[in-house]
Amino acid sequence: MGRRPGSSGSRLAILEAARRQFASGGFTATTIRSVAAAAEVDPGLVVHFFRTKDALFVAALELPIDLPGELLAAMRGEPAEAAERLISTYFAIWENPATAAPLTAMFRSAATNDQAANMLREFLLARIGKSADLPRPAATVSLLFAQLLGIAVARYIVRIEPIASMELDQLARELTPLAEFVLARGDASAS
Amino acid sequence: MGRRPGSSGSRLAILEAARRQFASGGFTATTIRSVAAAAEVDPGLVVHFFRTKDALFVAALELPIDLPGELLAAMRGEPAEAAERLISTYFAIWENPATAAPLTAMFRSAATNDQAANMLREFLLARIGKSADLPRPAATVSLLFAQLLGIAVARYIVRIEPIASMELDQLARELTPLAEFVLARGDASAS
DNA sequence: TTCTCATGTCAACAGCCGTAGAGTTCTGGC
DNA sequence: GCCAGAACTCTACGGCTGTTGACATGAGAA
Repeated sequence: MGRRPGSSGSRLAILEAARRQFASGGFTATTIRSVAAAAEVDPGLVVHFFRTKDALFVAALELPIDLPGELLAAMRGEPAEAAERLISTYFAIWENPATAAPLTAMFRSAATNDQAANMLREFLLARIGKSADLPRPAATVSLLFAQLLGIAVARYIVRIEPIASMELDQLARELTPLAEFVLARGDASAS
Repeated sequence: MGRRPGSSGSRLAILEAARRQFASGGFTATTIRSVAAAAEVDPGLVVHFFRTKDALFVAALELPIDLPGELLAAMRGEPAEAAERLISTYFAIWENPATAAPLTAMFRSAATNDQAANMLREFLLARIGKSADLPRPAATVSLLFAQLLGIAVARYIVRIEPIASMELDQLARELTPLAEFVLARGDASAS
């Protein structure tokens, strides 16, 4: 029993294991015990560091990136450019496991856990809600976000074919004109 | 103990309670005991009727409608008409609680439970996979499905604003041209 | 009427779960 | 060197889970 010699990095190991498991199984399917096992650590230590499972969840969701911020930034400018920038930014985030994991974690949990759904809602609301500095009409933004969300869910979460196995290039080629269409339409109706 | 007089309809009550709970909480959050309680029935009776929780889940997901079939049918014909038909068909299904419940059940569970995700995948594959009689190119179909999925998730599952509270008319008005665009684009690249 | 079977109840099982708390060992500051 | 506290392990609690099996009762066919 007792402490092991050297700096262990157990806290970090726990966090990473938790992130992975919340991402792949959602909130309820992830167990303090299973996280501890994956981190090769005693379950009590998880409690020691994070007090409760909810707190562990919140800690695991500390996103390494600001997704809505990046997307909003990418949305600026002339429709054709903005569309291409938006799509490539979006997929860059989802194709990188490090940035994608917390996103799938958040989404999977939001789909089943009310607390997580509220977090996601408030999170997005805080970003999109202050409509003063939105680069596009609110309807355009939310429509685009929903489109992108659908693609991500289909490709990365539920893995529906053929979207799941489609080459990234091809998918981007299909989506960019679509995004451009929505952007241009929003601009037209706003003016 | 023992049987109550009269025809009880317990089996149906259990099924309805299960459908409701799988829809609102997903697979893991739904309990045989909680279903039994909602149906005002002994937990053992649930097992008696459905053997296992998995079987109950499958039974609860017997969809009252053929969603992919209806969508594919709506997709036929000239782009402008097809788009409008597609959007209105889709929302008619989602706005009706009776038809929406199994869908959210399936989706919520597919987001967290691998078995459910496989079911959903095979289900869609069986419908879309036989590409012989697809009304549109496969890429178009799957792209449209993903778009629609994203809208439904945003509006009915995670309830992201402003899509969640938007008037149905307005949302349809935003989406129809978009769907038309995708349809027309698919036709153009196919010819 | 009698017999069978579907319907229904109850108690118990083994196994998880989140969390608490006491106890042990090591580290870092003095 | 000492000592407070951080890191860590272990055991245990109450409560929940899916599933089992023995049992009771009423409906419907023979």
